[in-house]
Amino acid sequence: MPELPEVETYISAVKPHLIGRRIEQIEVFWGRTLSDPNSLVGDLPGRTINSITRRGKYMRFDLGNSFELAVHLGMSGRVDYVDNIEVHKHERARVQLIDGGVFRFIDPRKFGRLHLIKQPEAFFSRLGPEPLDGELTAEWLSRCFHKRKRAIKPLLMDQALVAGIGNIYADEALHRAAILPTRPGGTLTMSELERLVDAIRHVLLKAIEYGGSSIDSAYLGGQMQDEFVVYQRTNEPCHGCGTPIERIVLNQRSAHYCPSCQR
DNA sequence: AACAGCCCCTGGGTGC
DNA sequence: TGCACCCAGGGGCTGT
Repeated sequence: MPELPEVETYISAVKPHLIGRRIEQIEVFWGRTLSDPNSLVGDLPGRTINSITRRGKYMRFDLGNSFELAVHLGMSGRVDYVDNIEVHKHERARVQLIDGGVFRFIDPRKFGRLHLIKQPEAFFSRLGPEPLDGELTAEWLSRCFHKRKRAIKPLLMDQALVAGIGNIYADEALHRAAILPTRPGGTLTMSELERLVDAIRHVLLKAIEYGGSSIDSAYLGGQMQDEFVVYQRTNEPCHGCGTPIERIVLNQRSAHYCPSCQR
């Protein structure tokens, strides 16, 4: 379940191997991995990877002349760089580099996508502000949530309102901000929104520091899962007050919270 | 416009 | 050991 911190961690891991490298070709082993199958694959050979950055949950590979490869890991995706030529069981695509080495996209559940794009500004414009750039403010959230009846948690996970937050860090941030996940967005006070912005930054930065979380598999090596305060801690005592953590289903997704600390 | 619900996928876990 | 079933969730889509 890669969210912002996991994407950041993957970027740190592959960056040293890929910056300045030239692409020989791309191979796709599962067709729907490419968001647009007709697209631009032929434009890749010979391109240089100039930079790798993150926007929301996307990895952005700048290939020059505003041509980009955008990678979304979906829920089970990961990327790595290897020397060998063996194809992994769940490998959906790979980028072969000139002078050797392979950038692999591995994704058992096939929710991840590779996007080849020529107008990155348009592609990324639908995303909300970056939580770690100071772009995300309580004033922005206040405008977004004004008069909205939808629960705060699905609003936080709406990538058009804030970019990069998924199920895990929404739960963690709401607990830290002492706000129930079910609270209608429009009912949050300004001071609650300020708490929420601080909490989002805190949990994301901490997760990056810990190298992300690897709930479903050991691939990431991150330790953040040991630091979760509510996520997947159903019936375990709240660290704040000892009350058992509750789990409910909110918009088809599990939500974990402390019924005593969060209001 | 806002929002709920469905769907895509498959590995891992559980119960029998 | 095998089998049927359920669950996890990001985001695009549909229906209300």
